[in-house]
Formats: sequence, structure tokens, C-alpha cells
Amino acid sequence: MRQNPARRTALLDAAIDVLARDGSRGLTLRAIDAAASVPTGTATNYFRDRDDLLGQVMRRTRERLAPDPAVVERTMRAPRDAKLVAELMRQLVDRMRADRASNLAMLELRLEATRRAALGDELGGFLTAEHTELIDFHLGAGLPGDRIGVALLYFAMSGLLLDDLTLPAIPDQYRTDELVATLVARVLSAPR
Amino acid sequence: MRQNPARRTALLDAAIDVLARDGSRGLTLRAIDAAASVPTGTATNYFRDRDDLLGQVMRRTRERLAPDPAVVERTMRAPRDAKLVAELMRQLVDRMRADRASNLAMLELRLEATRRAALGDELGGFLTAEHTELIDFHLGAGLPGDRIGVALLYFAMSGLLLDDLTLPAIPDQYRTDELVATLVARVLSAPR
DNA sequence: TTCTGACCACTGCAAGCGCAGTGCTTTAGC
DNA sequence: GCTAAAGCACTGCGCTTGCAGTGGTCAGAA
Repeated sequence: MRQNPARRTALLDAAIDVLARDGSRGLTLRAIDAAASVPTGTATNYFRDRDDLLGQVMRRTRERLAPDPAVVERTMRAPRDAKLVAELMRQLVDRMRADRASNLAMLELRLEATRRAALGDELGGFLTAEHTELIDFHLGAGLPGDRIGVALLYFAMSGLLLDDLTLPAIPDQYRTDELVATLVARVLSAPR
Repeated sequence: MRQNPARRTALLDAAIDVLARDGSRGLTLRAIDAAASVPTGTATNYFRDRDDLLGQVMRRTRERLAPDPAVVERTMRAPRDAKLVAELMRQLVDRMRADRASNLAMLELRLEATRRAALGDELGGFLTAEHTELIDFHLGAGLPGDRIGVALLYFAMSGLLLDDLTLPAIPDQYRTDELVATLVARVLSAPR
């Protein structure tokens, strides 16, 4: 097993591209080699088997999709109101649109996770942790809304991003800004 | 090209099972034959090529996931309030959970549609039509909420169903009924 | 008898994997 | 600064797997 971290990352990024372009069906060690412009057989030296590969790809996509802490810090200087939440959501959408490949790869991995127990456990662990963190961050930062409201926000954003990625014809009918602003305003409103 | 409709449907249902079990990666004509318990080579006689197959599979999943008109009719006898919308949403979730295979197949098809233009157009047409119908039905039936509210409801349910399908650990943290009821109450509330 | 679909066997093709072998580069030890 | 050793990049090959497609036979219905 080779250790060169730069090369490993390059291979993983290539794998994400392949996954986005050709799907799980097209993801082979040779295809990764080609996408990364390295000699045939290189990927074989870096990944034990498909499970190992998918696990590493998953971790890499998490890295790539994570928000820049500096940007978060800067954004969070604003007052804790719905406008700020909407801004955070808009940044989320922008981030996802800017790295469409990682997002598509994540979807492929989600599906793959339904049939590979090991991957499912790992992905499940990561995403539930992320989900919990999101809620804790939101409530801890004093942003408006209750626990269930934040969860609903999360689900709605998931759905929006799913369509944005795979069937843009639907979200394209709306103005994203308006959609997000309305969603935040309503879903985080106090229960009556 | 063979015409026997019963056999064709059986093959398509088998294809949906294969798609759910093994993903796009595992979907081959031979795999369909095996899953449908018909002799090797049969599926070849029913599908011109992969595009043709995927298109037919897509149409079949739409059929399988469509609500029973009788149930809808019965449900719609109730007064037009948020409770009724919540009930409709709950029925949606139940319907999706009852046919997990079709749903997973649809997700696979969504991803496949991002790389096959023909499938993308077809799927896009179907789903945008469905989305428009949903909104028209909702508003036409005098259910509470405005256009954007219904769209948000749609996105949130998509997200919820996506997680329910691929990462149940997250939605399992909540009571579905409560989630749906709260979502409906808030997202369809009149703008202030 | 004729037509349609079911069934089956065979061929040919393509792709991927894993491995082994070679040569280069870097590091460590002295 | 030299030498030895280890790690890594690169290459090619053999093997296996698995699929698509074709053509031909058989059975049943019109």
C-alpha cells in the first residue's frame, strides 16, 4: 500500500470526477488511473479493494464539501435573525453548486451504502454526527427556531439540493433566494 | 421485439428489484433474466438497448408509485385543513416505504439521468409535470397554503424521503407524524 | 400450416484485476 | 559525501469474468 498523500488525494479527486461523470457503474481502478492521468495500475497500489476505495472517497467528499471556517466566522458576526439563517442556507447552496461533482458522488455513495453494510455504517455515522452538529450549532449560536424546525430546514434543503443536482428543471421554476427566505421564515417560526 | 405485456411487466419489476438490490452497476440483461426467473436471453428480446430499458423502467416505477385514486377520493372527503394535508403526506410516506425498491430505483434513474440526455429529458418531463399537477391539485382543491408553500412542502418531503431511504438513522431520530404535522403547519402558514 | 413467442446454446468480445518485474528516487547510516 | 536499502512509479501480461447478440428449435394458438 503506497503512502504518497498528494498522489492519494489526486486519485481520490479523480475518483469523485469519475463517479460524477459515469456513476458507480463506471468507477473502476483503471478509470481512476485514466482520470488522474497516472499510469495504469497506480490506483491498484493505493486501494485495497472497492470497499476501501469507497470509504476513502466518502471521507474526501466530506472534506471538499465542508464550509470554510473563516467564512463561517465572518458570516456569524451578524445579528441572530432569520436573515442570517437564510444567508447561511444560501451559502450552502452556493457551496454545493460549486462542487457538483462531490455532491453527485455523495449521492452515489448514499445508494451504494444501502447495499454495503460497512460503508453504510461509516456514512451513517458521519452524516448523523453532522446533522446533530448542525442542530447544536444552530441552537447554540442563538439562531431563531426550535429543534424540530432546524431538522425540517435540513430536510427541505436536502430535497432542494437533490432536485437542483438531478432535475434542475423543477427548482429552476423558482427563485432560489425567495425559496430559501420563505422556507426559513416559515419553518423556523414559533409554533402557535 | 416481443410484445407479451405480462412478461414485459414481470421483467420490468425484476429490473426494479435488481436496481434496488445491486444498483445501476448490477443492472444487466442477464441479471434481469435471473431475477425474473426466465431463461437467459429473454430480456434481450424485450429491450432494444440500455436506454430503452431505463426508459421503460422509469415509466414502470411511476406506475407503481402512483397513489390509488380510490384512496385519494376517500381521503379528500374531509374538510380542507392542515390536518388533511398532513394526512396526505403521511400516506405519501407510507406509499414510499411500502415500495422501497421502486424508490431506490427512481434514485438510481435520477442519477443515470444526469448523464443520459434522453433519459434526463423524459424523467424531467414526467417529474415537472407531476410537480405542477401536485401544486394545481393542492390549490385547486382549496387546501391551505400558497404556491411557494406547496413547493417547499414538496422539497421537504423529498429530502425526508431521501434520508428515509438511504440513511434512516437520521429521520429515525424523529417521529414521522410529528415531523410531517409540524412541517405542514408551518410551511403552509400564511405569510406575515 | 403459419405465426408468435419461449427457450436455449454458442460465439465473440471487452474489460478489469492482480501480480510480478524493473528502474528510479529518496532516505538513512556511517 | 558515499553507499546501501527501502519505497515508490511505472509497465506489461495472463487470467478470469461476464456480457451481448445471434440463430435455431420447439410449442401453442389462429
